[in-house]
Amino acid sequence: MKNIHRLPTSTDVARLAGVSQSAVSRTFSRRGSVSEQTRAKVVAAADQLGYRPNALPAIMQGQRSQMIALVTGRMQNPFYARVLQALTNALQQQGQQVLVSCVDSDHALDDAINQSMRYRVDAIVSALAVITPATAASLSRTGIPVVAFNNVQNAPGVSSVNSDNETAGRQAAAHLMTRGCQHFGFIHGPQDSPAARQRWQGFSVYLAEHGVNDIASACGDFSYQSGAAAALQLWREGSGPQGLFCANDLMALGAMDTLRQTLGVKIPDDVAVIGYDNTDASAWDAYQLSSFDQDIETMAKETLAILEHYRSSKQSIVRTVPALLLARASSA
Amino acid sequence: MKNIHRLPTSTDVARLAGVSQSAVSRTFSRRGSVSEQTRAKVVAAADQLGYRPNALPAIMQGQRSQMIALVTGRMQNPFYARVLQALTNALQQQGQQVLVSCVDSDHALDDAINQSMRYRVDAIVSALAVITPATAASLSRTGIPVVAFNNVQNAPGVSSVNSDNETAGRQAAAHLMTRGCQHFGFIHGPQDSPAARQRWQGFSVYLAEHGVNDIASACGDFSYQSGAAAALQLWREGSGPQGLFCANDLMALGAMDTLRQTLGVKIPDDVAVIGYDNTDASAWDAYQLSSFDQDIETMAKETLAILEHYRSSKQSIVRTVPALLLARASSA
DNA sequence: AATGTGTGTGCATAGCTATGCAATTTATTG
DNA sequence: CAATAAATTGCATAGCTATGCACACACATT
Repeated sequence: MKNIHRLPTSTDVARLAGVSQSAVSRTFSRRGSVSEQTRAKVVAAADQLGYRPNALPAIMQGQRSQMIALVTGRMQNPFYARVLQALTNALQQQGQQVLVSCVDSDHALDDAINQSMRYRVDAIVSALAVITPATAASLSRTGIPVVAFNNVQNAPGVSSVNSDNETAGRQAAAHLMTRGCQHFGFIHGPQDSPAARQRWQGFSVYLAEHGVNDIASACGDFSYQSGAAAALQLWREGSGPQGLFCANDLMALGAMDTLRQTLGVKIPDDVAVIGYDNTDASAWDAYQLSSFDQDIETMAKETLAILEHYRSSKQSIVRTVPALLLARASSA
Repeated sequence: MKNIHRLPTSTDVARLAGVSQSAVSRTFSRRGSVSEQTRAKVVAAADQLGYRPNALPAIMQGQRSQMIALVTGRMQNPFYARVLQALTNALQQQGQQVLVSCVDSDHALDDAINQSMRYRVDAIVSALAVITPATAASLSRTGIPVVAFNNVQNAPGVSSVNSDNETAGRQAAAHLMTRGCQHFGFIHGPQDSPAARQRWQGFSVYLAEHGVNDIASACGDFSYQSGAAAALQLWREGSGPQGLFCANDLMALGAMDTLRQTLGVKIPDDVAVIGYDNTDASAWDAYQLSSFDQDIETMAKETLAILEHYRSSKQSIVRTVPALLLARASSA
């Protein structure tokens, strides 16, 4: 009774209702049987006291906590925001809670994971680039499922869900070729993004297969500004490519703005542009950016399925979801 | 020993290290004293077993859980994304965890709060419009602090942090008047957003004080599409206003696109536009939208300060943070 | 020597709920 | 009505860590 402001407990409710604590427990957990009469008394007492069931003791007894740790990047990137939205929705529909960490560096990631583990989360979903091999190893020993969202992971015991980046890259190339482009450009994502590399892989290999070996490219970091800078660099010397594929939408939008406003390049007349992610802004009138839509809702559902499956099989799974090219005016 | 896959406990570590469980606890909680020697043995044993401290028992004993429930809206709105980012950052710096719920309806909000309470969160932060009076009452009885972020709440026991919407509205009006505008327009936010109403309040009152009583207005719901639709409506009859203030950026961007692309209206020559939130996209070359920057980082810090203060005083607090007008090309 | 001061250590327990088990009541059936 | 089945109820306990308490030991101070 140290804590004067403690919440009412099931025992408090039981006392007030004149029943046993077990009855209260069974009333709220809906397991076992309670007579209508008892249930009514319990509910009345609980209402009166403002009783809130306490999930913690059950977790301590080894039940699932129904909490998932979600580690993600900076929310400036609308892609992460959508991922968070989709996963949170899907999880909450199942009555699961989401413990979120927004993280910059690898170090912070390890830290975030360790913190989350203290609360005995059921699983960890990472929408970030890297899980240290050391972290992966230490995690897999705990038997906690880990899913890398939108990032290929070959760490043992780590599952992953990805859009089919490579195929999309090939499609982008094909689409641009069909439009008659002869010279091509690509704006890379950050070094440590396997997803961006796969997009490049598909794009460049397809072009090579069709006789194009010289692709102008510049590096970005997935931000609008970096896309703008990359465009400047690509067009600095000569007329620039006629077909430009960007590793994500935000960079594509930056590039488009710079091309039109600063360099006076016409889109799609002078250059066709394709992005990746189908950000909301891509559909805006000012851009009409062709883009690959990652079906994030499906990917979220796949993630849950993997978690469910892992519980019984203890086997990690890699799943790929196709991305759909939405051709808009920027490549018409 | 039912649960074969249970995580190692402090007792396991103690046994392996040949010390008492208390020693393990003291090693990791850094309270009480442990000799260098003992600590070393404990750490070694913990490493070997992959021990992770368990936060739950301490919470059950009445310690703070260090978890905050954050209830927020759909992440399509970049404003919510930024709020989540800022709050998560600020909290994590203090070693606090964030339990997130994304929510649509009021009903879902009550539900999300109840779910979070089961985990004994220390506080609830809502970035959403409405907390039912009933919910507020029931919460205030628990003694759990509730902070409404970016929403005025007069529910008893509910604190709030807001940007100074009304002053900003007045500034917007003044800014547009200075530019020589004679006719004014406003795009409203959704009905249930007190913040949007305050912006309108400041805007319209200032104009009235200066002899302008006829303001063209249309209603939106904070989305890009609704902004576009509102612009169409405003310009349907006649030439439209010369100064347009929008309750948020997303609607302003939609309006700008429709004005330029569909209606052939020049910005800022024919109409000056101002938004609210200073979304990333507002700074993009294609828009250069003048906007009020809500200092979300400061608001996040204020939120934490309120929580801290509430713990001792049990008094709810209302705090207002000024918003800064960033004048860009859209109103130059 | 005696007293005080500090540091390290272990024991035992509180905190709250779910659940197996046994006891009791109620319903069903022949 | 008897007998069996089913439903309801309460008791007691596990689950894991932090912490008050007591004890042991090492010094330092008088």
